[in-house]
Amino acid sequence: MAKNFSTREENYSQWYNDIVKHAELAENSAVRGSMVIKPYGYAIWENMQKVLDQMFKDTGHENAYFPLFIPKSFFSKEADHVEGFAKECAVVTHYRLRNGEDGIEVDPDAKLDEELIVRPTSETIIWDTYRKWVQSYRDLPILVNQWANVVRWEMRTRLFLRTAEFLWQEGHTAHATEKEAVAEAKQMLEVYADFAEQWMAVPVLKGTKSPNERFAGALDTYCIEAMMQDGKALQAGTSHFLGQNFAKAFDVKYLSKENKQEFVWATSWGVSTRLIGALIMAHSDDKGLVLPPKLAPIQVVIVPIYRKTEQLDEISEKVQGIIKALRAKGISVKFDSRDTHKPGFKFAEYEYKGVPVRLGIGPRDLENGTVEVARRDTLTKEVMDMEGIEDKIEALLAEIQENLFTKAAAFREDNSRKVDTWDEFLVEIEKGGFLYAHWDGSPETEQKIKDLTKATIRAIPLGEEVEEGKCIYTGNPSTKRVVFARSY
RNA sequence: CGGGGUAUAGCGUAGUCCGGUUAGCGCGCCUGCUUUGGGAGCAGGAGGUCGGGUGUUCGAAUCACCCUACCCCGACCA
Repeated sequence: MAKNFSTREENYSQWYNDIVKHAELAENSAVRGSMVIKPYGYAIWENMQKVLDQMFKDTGHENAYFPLFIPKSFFSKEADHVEGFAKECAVVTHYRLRNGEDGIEVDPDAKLDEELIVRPTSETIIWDTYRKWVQSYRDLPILVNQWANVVRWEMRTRLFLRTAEFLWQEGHTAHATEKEAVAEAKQMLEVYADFAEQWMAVPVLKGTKSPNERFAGALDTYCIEAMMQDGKALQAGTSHFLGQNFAKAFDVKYLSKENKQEFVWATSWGVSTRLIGALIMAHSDDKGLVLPPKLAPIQVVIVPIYRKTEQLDEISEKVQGIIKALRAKGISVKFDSRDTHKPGFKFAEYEYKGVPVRLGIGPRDLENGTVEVARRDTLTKEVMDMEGIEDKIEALLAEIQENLFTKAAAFREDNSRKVDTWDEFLVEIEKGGFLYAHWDGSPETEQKIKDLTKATIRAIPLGEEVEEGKCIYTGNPSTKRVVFARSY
């Protein structure tokens, strides 16, 4: 057991907090509910950004930037949207301070004519802009993404999972037809699912949201849901088909080939720094963070073991070849030659920071031409020949990536089950995990189930076969199982 | 925003109920020597407006009131 670490068994949320703290991912700031993302944590986000940004560009999107501030009046234009976000908006009312009797104070003479909302999401400002961009069918589609920070004044916050301010990307697209917009929303869901599974090594369930869980202003919300190690669901990404709601609210019309005025069809989609929370809770163990090699800021760390400085010099020289060979393969390597810490300390440190592979090189290895290779996911060690080590490391990183996904998938499998009666549901929901059950499709039933069990419909799975059944709660007829779980 | 809890050195804490020496300990930090294949040992040393404010008292980390932050549980949400 590492120092000052809680175990998942003892206290799951404390374990999560300990990992965030010890791995130096983030910490609480002086501002309530807002976190400082530390360099190591931010490096993970940068890796995520790099990959996602390329995926967006490969699917034809461009980046742009829209204002942080949104005029209050914009929000009231789409009824569902304003209702969904009104309760958690930060509002800018003044633009100047002055020196008062008790120090600095807001200058009452500097009141804004129209108050500004700090964006909780950017649909309104973007659709107000798109009106000017769209005249003809020739201007469509518009495929834009922005990387930004947003603010949602949350009551209860948790590092990465829910903070008042967070970083994300939001894609906003405009299309000539409904079909095209729906296809876009589905396409981006696939992009997110690929990213989660191929890069984060987190298996996700693809589905749509029930009306209760749908994005404010959307006709349909597609989602990917991941299962955390405590059996709770985490929404990892959403993609919305917005219909013509925003086009109508902001009067965005185009002239069709048939010379008719038509409203534009819209989508929006986003993932946030919450993904880092998902990463932590999907793979980490009681010794600390475990990172998938494809997103780890440091993929391989080399720890020298020596007594005299001459030995360190010798090791340093020997190691240069390995570093070069690994970097040539695009593998990120850190050689930790700090003389201020002992090897054992370093071993523990890189363990709780989740570095996938650690190489130990000491006098014994110099003599034998070997290197000790330790993998983070299984905590196993093996002595290998130094010759051609880069190929073995490359294969090992791929194997670790694969193993993390396989383990997470097996966990999800073990914690997913079909439930057919209400009594059974009440028992099973306490055990956590995903429950596949019939639902009569009514929001009232879902709400009732939520009130009674704290479980919500996480997703109506895509491509699930039609199956006759009875609603778990009301007994009304149903044709499809949906996924219930408690969630973050 | 409701209910409960916590706040003492960078971190973790004792002391608080029952007010009274110089606020104690562990980790970490600094210096030196010995060490270095899983969180080193010994010796010496630095570091505190006891979360903030107001009050009670001869005297407050300790009692009262107010404020702030954080944690847990609810409601709300990516």
